[in-house]
Order: sequence, then structure tokens, then C-alpha cells
Amino acid sequence: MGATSKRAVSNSLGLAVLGLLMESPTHPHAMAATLRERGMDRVFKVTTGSLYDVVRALERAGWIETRETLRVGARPERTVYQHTALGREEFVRWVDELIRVPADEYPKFMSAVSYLGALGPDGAAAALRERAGRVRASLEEIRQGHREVLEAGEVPRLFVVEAEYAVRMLEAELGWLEEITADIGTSRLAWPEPVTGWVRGDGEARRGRRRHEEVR
Amino acid sequence: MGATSKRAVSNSLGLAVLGLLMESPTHPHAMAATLRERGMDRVFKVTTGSLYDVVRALERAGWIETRETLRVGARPERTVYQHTALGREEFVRWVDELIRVPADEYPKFMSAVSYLGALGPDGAAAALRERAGRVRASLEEIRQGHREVLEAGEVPRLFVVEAEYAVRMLEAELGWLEEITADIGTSRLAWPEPVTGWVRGDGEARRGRRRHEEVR
DNA sequence: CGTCGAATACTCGGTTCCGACTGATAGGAG
DNA sequence: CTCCTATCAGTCGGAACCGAGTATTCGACG
Repeated sequence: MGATSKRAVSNSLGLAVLGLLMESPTHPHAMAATLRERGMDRVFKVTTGSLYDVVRALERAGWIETRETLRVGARPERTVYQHTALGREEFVRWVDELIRVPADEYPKFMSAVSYLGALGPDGAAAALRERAGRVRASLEEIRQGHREVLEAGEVPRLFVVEAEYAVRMLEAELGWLEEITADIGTSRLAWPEPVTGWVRGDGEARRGRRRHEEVR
Repeated sequence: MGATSKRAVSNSLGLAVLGLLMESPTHPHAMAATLRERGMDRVFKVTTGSLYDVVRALERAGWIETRETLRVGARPERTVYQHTALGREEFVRWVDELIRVPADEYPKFMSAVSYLGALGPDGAAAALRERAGRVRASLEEIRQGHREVLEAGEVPRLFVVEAEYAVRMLEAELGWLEEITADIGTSRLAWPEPVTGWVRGDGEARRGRRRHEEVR
């Protein structure tokens, strides 16, 4: 329900590339460098391999084009790209769509949570607490970075809203972690019998989640 | 910092497969069916292609093994798998690690948010409101499903905690969406001048985010 | 009794992704 | 002046991913 027909380039790193080219033409290596300098590698997964692929894809799609390909000294040639008119339009369209319709994502954490049972009450509590610690740390880091940038007054809030989003999400996760950990302690979240066996790995633990099918 | 050396199978769908096999041996097609029946396809991305790949990978890794390969009628053969001792251990270890150490994920929404500027104040507000609507809908859906399952009393809470997590996260997102939309209305989130040009796509809009590098 | 759609059980092959590697140069240490 | 490291710019090949196809069988319905 939604997904408009299929986008020519789907890797969001492409969005970053387009974004960079909105400012001025550059070559891939410089893109990677800039993205890292600006800390945007917290938002986009920047890997050289993918970068070059994505740039090629954007070119095939006609959203960007090579402006010149020049060599300085005997270093490998570098290809400078710039956006096309189409690219400028698509950039906006792309952002718009990503905002309007939530993509279904499959966070690894959630898949693990759905098998929380396997750790047993104590193991689960321990693991959750450890995660909580790490989440608290990165939360603090982001909060601080955000505050510093804003207080320096160089950058308008608009350009760092994504940090506010990240903070909100991490806070929510932390809240959930704390609640669940507490509930394990008070047995408001209890381990039903069959699963405890399952955890011990007795191999033939019948009946897992809901009523289970035979192989037929 | 973290990522323990490299996991033999990384696709979380593998976790689902292991989970299924904890209950009883099955063949891939049945796994897919069961996962969908139980609505676990909201948590794991279930695509036939990947499923068969992942199963093969799990076998290579020695976490599962084929139990028998039988043919009913003249239908394609089906291969029934079962877990190995190693598989049972790794399953737990895997869940444990996924919980303990937050994987860095790159939600598409966040990448779009970091270019929210491109939509201009009105466009942004509109898009955010539309998303909010959709988020509210799926939130309601999950909440209701969760309530029904629990009230039926068949399934212990432990087996549906991931829904509680999902709800929390969606609520947080919704909260953020509402706040930001409001802030755009009251200009607490303002569009600095250069960007407005950028949005109109005047192509040569110098100076995007922070001070920008020349191509050198 | 024929046929049409759903279910059964997978295969295939094209993208996409990405980490490891290459190979050159500039700048500083000794 | 030589070596050593950091930076520069990108290639490459293998893994992962996934959607579209294939071929059979069962059951319902007119």
C-alpha cells in the first residue's frame, strides 16, 4: 500500500550524493570525505564501494552527469559530477516521498526482542541492561553534539533536526528498556514453563509460540 | 567498537528460521507460510529468495542440517531441516548479542529528515502531517492487535513484547512529528534564506549546510 | 466433467552492496 | 636523501538480496 512503482535509485546514500551536488560539483572521494567531516555518516551508511555504485546508478538514471574528468599529477583520474535539472527535481520528490510514506523497516533489535524468551529471565534482564547503558551513552553524545552546534550559533536548527529525531527515538527505546527490565524483576513479565525448557536447549521442547504446526 | 568479529549468517531472517526450527523440523516453504500466519512478517522481511539463501547459509555454517528430503506426489521435492546442537547455542548467542549491542541502523526516514529543508516550510509541514496520519493508523492497528491477542489469553505477554516496543517507537515518532509540525507553524523552526533559493532549484545556490568546500 | 484459481515448493538470474585491495604521491622524521 | 606513513582516488570480486518465473496439484464451481 503506497510504494510508488519503484525508484531508479533506492540506496539512500544516493540522497546524500544528490544533496552534496546541490551545493557544488564534486567527485566521489571528496563526497565521502565531506560526509564524514560533517558527521553525516551517522545518517547515511558511507562505504566507498556503495558510493561509486550509487553514483554510477544516479548517472544512468540521468539525475547527475559528469562535468569533467581530470587528473592531477599521476594520481588516479577523478571524475567530477554535477546534478541535472531532472536530478534537482527528483531530489525533492524523493525527500518528499520518504517523509510522507513510512517505509517498512526491520530493525534488528526488534527481531531479537521477539525471541527475548530464549535468554531466560535473568539473561534477558542482563542483556537489556547492558543495552540500556550503551543507549544512554550514545544518547548523551548526540545530545551534547547537538547542543554545542546550536550554541555556536553557526548552524540553523533546520539543519540539525535529524538529531532531535534521533534523540527522541533513543529516549523512547531507553524508556521501553527500563520498563521491561523492571517488569522482569517484578514478574509482570513472566516466563511460561515450556520456554524455560526451550532455553535450556532440551532440543525436543514441543510447543513454542502459539499452537504450532506439525511438519505434515 | 563492538561488532564481534563477523557473524557467519547476518540476515536476521536466519534468526527466524532458527526460531522456527527450535519448535520442530520443517522445510523452507512451510517456514514462510508459518511466519506469515503468525504475522512475524512485520518483524522479519520474508522473501522467498532470501529465505532459501539464508537456509543454505545456515546449513553451510553447520547451524542446521537436512533431516530428510522427501517428495509428495510429483510436486517439487522438499527438504526438511532441523537444528544442530551448534545451532541451538548460536541462536541464543545471536539474540543475546543483538540485544546487548545496538547495531547502527540507517532509517530512511532520518536521511530524508536531514534534507527536510528542501521541501520548504509549507511542503515540509504537509509531508510531515501526511506521515503523521499514516503513523497514527499503523499505531492503532498494532495496539489493537496486541490488545486482542492478550485479551484472548492464549499467548503470554513474553511472546508479544516486540509489539510493545514497536508501539513505543511509533509513539515517539508521532510525538516528534507533531512537535516539529507545530514549530514550523510558529516559526520556531525557521527556513534560513539561502535554502529557500535552494528549494526553488536555482541551481547555483552557493552555501548549503555549514561552510562548504570548493572542488579544489 | 472441465477449467480456473489458489496453493505447493522451489529456482534463477540480475541487481546491489561492500570490504579488501591497489598503487601512486606528498610531507615529515631521522 | 631515504624511508615511512597518511592521503588520495578508485577497482574488484564475491556475497547478499530479492522479485519474477516454473511447474505441478488440489479443490471448488458451474
